[in-house]
Amino acid sequence: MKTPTAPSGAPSPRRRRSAEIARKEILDAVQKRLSEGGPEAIRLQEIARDVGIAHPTIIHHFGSRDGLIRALDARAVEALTRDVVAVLKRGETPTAEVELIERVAETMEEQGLARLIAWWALREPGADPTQGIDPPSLVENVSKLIAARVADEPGLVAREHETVSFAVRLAVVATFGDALLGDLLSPAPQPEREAERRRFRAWTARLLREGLTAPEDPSAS
Amino acid sequence: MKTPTAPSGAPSPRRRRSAEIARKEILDAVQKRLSEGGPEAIRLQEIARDVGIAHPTIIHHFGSRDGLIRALDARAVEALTRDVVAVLKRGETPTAEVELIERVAETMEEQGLARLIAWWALREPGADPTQGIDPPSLVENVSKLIAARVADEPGLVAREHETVSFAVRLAVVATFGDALLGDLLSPAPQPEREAERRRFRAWTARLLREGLTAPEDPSAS
DNA sequence: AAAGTTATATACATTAGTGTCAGTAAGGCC
DNA sequence: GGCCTTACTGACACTAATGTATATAACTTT
Repeated sequence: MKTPTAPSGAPSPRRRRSAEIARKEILDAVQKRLSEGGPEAIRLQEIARDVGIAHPTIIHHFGSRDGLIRALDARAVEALTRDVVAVLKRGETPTAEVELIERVAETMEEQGLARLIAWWALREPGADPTQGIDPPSLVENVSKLIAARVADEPGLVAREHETVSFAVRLAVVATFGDALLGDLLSPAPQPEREAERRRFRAWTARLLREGLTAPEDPSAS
Repeated sequence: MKTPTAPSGAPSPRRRRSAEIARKEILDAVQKRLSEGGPEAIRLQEIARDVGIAHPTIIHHFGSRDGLIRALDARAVEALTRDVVAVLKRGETPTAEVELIERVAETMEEQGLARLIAWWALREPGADPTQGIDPPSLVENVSKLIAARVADEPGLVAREHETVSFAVRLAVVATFGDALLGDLLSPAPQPEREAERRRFRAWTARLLREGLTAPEDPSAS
């Protein structure tokens, strides 16, 4: 068999990263593409071009496209968990809810996590949690953490257990939804969007706090 | 040139639908696949198999895969708009918010619209609104309708204009988010999910109403 | 400095999915 | 009944994306 490699032009200079850094750069590029384009924008060749490598290199590092996606999942799970847990541990101020919503929202938006989570939700339920990662459980766990934290809050009334659960659910769901749809719903012009979004979050947090402190009134006339 | 068609087995019997019905059946199949699997589950050949036709037939009716997706967008926009507008027109009961949230939520879930909207949000912003459809505008328009409706409500205080806007935003965003993530966040076992979800919506609606009727208190100590 | 390791490259194989083409048959209309 | 329109089909062309094989060059180790 003949030797297949027959370099024609200049043998483009190589940059050699450590495996760890290479993986990081690749995952960053994937996440960026996922944030900007849709899930269908994850093409090995395009990712490779973004990073400045050839696409087989990605396969070398992650085994397959699927492996790449699983690695992305794992990293996102770690990031979000670490973030929220950090807030929960040191959160002792009376405005903890505000801060928590703010922090989670930031993480979701800046890192494009909301889109990733939405992507999880869209993928069929039968997706294989191959390495015990199981992304959806992250959302579940985080919400449990928040619930536990909120339940311990001294000033709260919230006699019904379910009320706390609902509040957490609303917080998570609203934060998530706003990260995805906020820009569509906002009547404000572009430059003010960010400030408006912050006000919206504060308003939501206050509403939640009132809902938790005020006594229940099931038959609102 | 030789004649290309050389039928081998039995020339499978054809069922001939009207163009309208064919389009409907195809779109139904697409929507079902989109509800069950993710966005990547839209394969012409699979859709065709679901309907029981050959995949070129889909292209015949919609021009291209892209045309198919645009048609799906258009139909969903119509459905949701019609639904919400209907509620808004006859909504005169004091529990209109509850009903509205309930109705929109139902539409989103049953029809798999939440997933479709999520898909819109994930697609890159530069998606061509080729036939003047522009899906995101639906969300915007509906929220404006709701805002107008809510603003006219007699019992409301809501001095600040932005408060109404925020309430609508929260309603839409929460409904949307819950349709996607609700199952993950719910601590209840499977059979009670639906009832719990209804309670959650009612709770949310009541919270919103309180937020709109109660006077603002920007410096909550 | 030589040898080993592995990150990376080029070229190719494979598959899958969209769209085209030319022909077939089902129903409406005269 | 014959004609015309068009919904529908099978076979194929084309493209794009993943994955494989093999070679090379950049670090590490001894």
